[in-house]
Amino acid sequence: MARAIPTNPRKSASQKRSLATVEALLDATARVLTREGYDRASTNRIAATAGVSVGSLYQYFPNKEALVAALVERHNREMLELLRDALKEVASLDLAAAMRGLVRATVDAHLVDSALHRIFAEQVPRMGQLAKIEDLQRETFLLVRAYAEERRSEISVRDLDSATFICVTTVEALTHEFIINKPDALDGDRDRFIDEVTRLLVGYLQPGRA
Amino acid sequence: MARAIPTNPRKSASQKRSLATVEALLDATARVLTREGYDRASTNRIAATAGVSVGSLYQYFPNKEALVAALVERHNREMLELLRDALKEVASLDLAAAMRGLVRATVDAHLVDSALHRIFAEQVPRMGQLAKIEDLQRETFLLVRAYAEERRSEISVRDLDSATFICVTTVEALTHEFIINKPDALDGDRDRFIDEVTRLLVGYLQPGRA
DNA sequence: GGAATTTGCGAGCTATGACTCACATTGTCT
DNA sequence: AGACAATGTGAGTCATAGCTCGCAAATTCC
Repeated sequence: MARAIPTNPRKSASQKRSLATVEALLDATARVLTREGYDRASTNRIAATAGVSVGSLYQYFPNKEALVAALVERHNREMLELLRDALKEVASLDLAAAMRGLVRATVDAHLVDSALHRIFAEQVPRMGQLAKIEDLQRETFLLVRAYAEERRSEISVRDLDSATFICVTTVEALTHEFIINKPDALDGDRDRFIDEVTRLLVGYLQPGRA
Repeated sequence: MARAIPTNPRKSASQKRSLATVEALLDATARVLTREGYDRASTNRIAATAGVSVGSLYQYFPNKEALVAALVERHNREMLELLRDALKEVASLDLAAAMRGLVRATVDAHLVDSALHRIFAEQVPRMGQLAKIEDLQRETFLLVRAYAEERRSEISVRDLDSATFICVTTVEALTHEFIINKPDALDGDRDRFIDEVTRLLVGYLQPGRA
């Protein structure tokens, strides 16, 4: 199917109309992905949905991969923004309350466009440019790692890197499952979920303060 | 690319040669998947690698999806076997030691064929028959849920379903990241990883016993 | 107003890969 | 040995989807 070995961007040129075209393409990509799934999401279908021709699509994105990658980037940016805000709001609280706030923010982030998020997780191959799907985790790690440094005195785990890795991976995975595959046990009970995860974290970071 | 709307199996007929053919096809599928990735893994390539003709492939598997699904099933079976064994061996230990044993078993399970496991996680779309990739989680939940029931008195979390969900999801995600994306923090330090995860679990299930 | 440039169009070219089918080989049973 | 079934073969068919290219419309500039 693919003939050329893809390369870098193409026209980043963007005046008035073209910006709208790019937006329309990204929005259409999101819609087609969630409605049809990754492999049914052909560039022709996406262009049609955007009300744009295939030719225009390839004027702004060198190939399908780059198009989807751009959407991934936009989505990750939105999610990270929520986390950054939460980190600020939580700065003055005690550790348990802070953790609670961060877990809540993670849940909110996963609700931004959970259908799209699910497609990224379940169907989009993490290869080439699309490997950046996992950048979300890496960037989250960095943000939280810096935060943990500031809170060093309240955390009784020896190695901050390990502790951050464990917390970030855990909260991400639990939240993902909670939002995407709503477990019967906690169905819809968002606050109970947040409580439980917070207990898990605090019990790990501050053992003995049960 | 696909023309027909796939259906059920085909020939399950299996005498002497044919069993070997099926085995060869599954092995070849695993090798091609790990070496080339999911979308480079064409049925022609797989058949060639197996030393078999495409025609034979389609005698035993109605389509590519079914072939990969069969491989997924085999892999999940192997991993679950390790967990089942560990659950038996751990029956008489105290909860903390038991948790440690289960975490270790999870790590071992992820080492069975981690390259293949990575492909399943990162590249194989969870659709149709391939949705069974996630059966591993579901079956693990059931096994652990039953085990938790027996240990009810040692667990101070109110809702066993939630607790099981949290523990299983957490251990799976952490182990997966540890094996697949070896974090710098814990690089290669398997025992330290197991210690840390065990602390996380015990702190949650038995708060106050730090 | 006209020329140059940017943006948009979409039929069609091409590669690829899933799958078929008419035939060949091997194995089994009496 | 002969016959019938089981198993294996691989060139070829067909549908699809990524991508191009020659042209048209809209914008901008002088």
